[in-house]
Amino acid sequence: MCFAARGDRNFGFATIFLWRCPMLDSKLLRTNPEIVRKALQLRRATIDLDALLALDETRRQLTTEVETLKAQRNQASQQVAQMKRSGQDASALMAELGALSQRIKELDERCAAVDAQFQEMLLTIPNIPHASVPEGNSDADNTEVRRWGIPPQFSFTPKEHWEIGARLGGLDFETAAKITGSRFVLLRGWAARLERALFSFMLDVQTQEHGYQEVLPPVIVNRASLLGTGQLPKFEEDLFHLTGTDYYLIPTAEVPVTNIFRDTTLDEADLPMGLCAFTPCFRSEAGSYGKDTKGIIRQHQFHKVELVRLAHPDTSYDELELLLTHAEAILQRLELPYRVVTLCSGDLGFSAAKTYDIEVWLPGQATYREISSCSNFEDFQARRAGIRFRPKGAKKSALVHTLNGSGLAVGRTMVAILENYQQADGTVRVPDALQPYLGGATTIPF
RNA sequence: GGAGAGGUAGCGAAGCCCGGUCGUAACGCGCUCGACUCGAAAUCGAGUUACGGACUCAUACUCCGUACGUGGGUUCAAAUCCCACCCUCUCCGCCA
Repeated sequence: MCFAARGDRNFGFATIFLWRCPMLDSKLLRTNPEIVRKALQLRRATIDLDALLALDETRRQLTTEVETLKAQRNQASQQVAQMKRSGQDASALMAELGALSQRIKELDERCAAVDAQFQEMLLTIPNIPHASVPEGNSDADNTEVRRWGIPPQFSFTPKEHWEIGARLGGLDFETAAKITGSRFVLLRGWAARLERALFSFMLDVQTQEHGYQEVLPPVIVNRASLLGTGQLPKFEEDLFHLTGTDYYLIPTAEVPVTNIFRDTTLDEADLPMGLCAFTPCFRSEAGSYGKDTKGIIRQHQFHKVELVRLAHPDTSYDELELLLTHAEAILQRLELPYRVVTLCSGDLGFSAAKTYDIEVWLPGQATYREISSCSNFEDFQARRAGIRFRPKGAKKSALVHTLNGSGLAVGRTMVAILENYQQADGTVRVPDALQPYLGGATTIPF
């Protein structure tokens, strides 16, 4: 078993620790609480670790106590069986065991209550950031990795995508508001077709050139799936929940696709594995009032082509770099300028150990905006979801590492095309790579 | 929606009627190691669940506990008996 490959990268605090104990579980919490405390501090998260540790202490005490009694009962029950078989009278022993069973029952209930409380709290502890993750408070502290492409120059003041969309008649927010409400859009004509062209193009590149297997999963998932990938229990308010059911609309295809492998033991030869899925995504955007209220940057429903990779723990950071290039390839083909940033510790998502965001250049806003997020979750999701593989020659199975990234967010890609390819006369040029998907059209509208 | 069958280890499957020697889960397949072989196949032998706890430098050994779809109940004792729910399959009905 070799985790040394990770150590080669960076002998930081977390790496050395992870090399020894590559898991965030109750054992890690108990044996190295300082590691967890440090990780929480890096993430600027406030969790009462001492309360959790105390709970664990109580839990283990009760467990030991009740298990001792159970061992007694099991032994005595065997005796009863033996006595009965040999025709002896076991009624005295049985009466005695009645009292023991009653005590076990009471103690068991207390133990289960404490354990449930402990598990519940443990599920709210985020993953430990990788050693290469820069420390920081917010997205302002994210570090730029590289830039690709040159932002286009315009002989006029470039417009924002919603202005372009309004003039060309493809983005109809008023009607969507009537049908549903705010933060929804009705795509008409060229916009609907452009959306379709974009996700077809993305799926073709990912499946035909990068070796991903295409899947089309349910977009409604149950609670267990959301616990597995880490959206629950902490982020209930970000999700659309179907009243009276155990069902939720997916916020990302990461949830159904990763959960394909929930409670599964894979062959080592299957790793690494890549799946991609085109799905709608649904986000309640609670708490985002006032942000991106114009246009289609931030919607309750949007389309995304998602890439999911399952990797061997030894190579998952190589897989992350690979995944990143798969997402970048789409922007390069569409000739859209972008930059890659590493999320700092304070901006990192709950389940991720390390995340690269790809930000595309938007001339209308004169800024880079997120269009893809590529993360290595290490074994965090795998532990929650029970995704394992059997290493060659090893007795025990091990947890896989899971990764995922957008390849790409379709709506935001349309935004980027409208803004980067806009022309003085108000029309928009079609990127060369997309023309075959639009019947050869070179200009929007078509 | 109606009727029936089923859910047991990586997979298939026995056990359930009649509770205890069946979770060290029959049997088969797969996988791992070994023997045989120039090598392979075939054959033979051994091994092969997960989680939690105790002990530990140890994710090594050993011991203990828990888990036979899920949750309850009966019992000294539940894969086995009772209740509720979930899921899968077959047939019927309805429907895109």
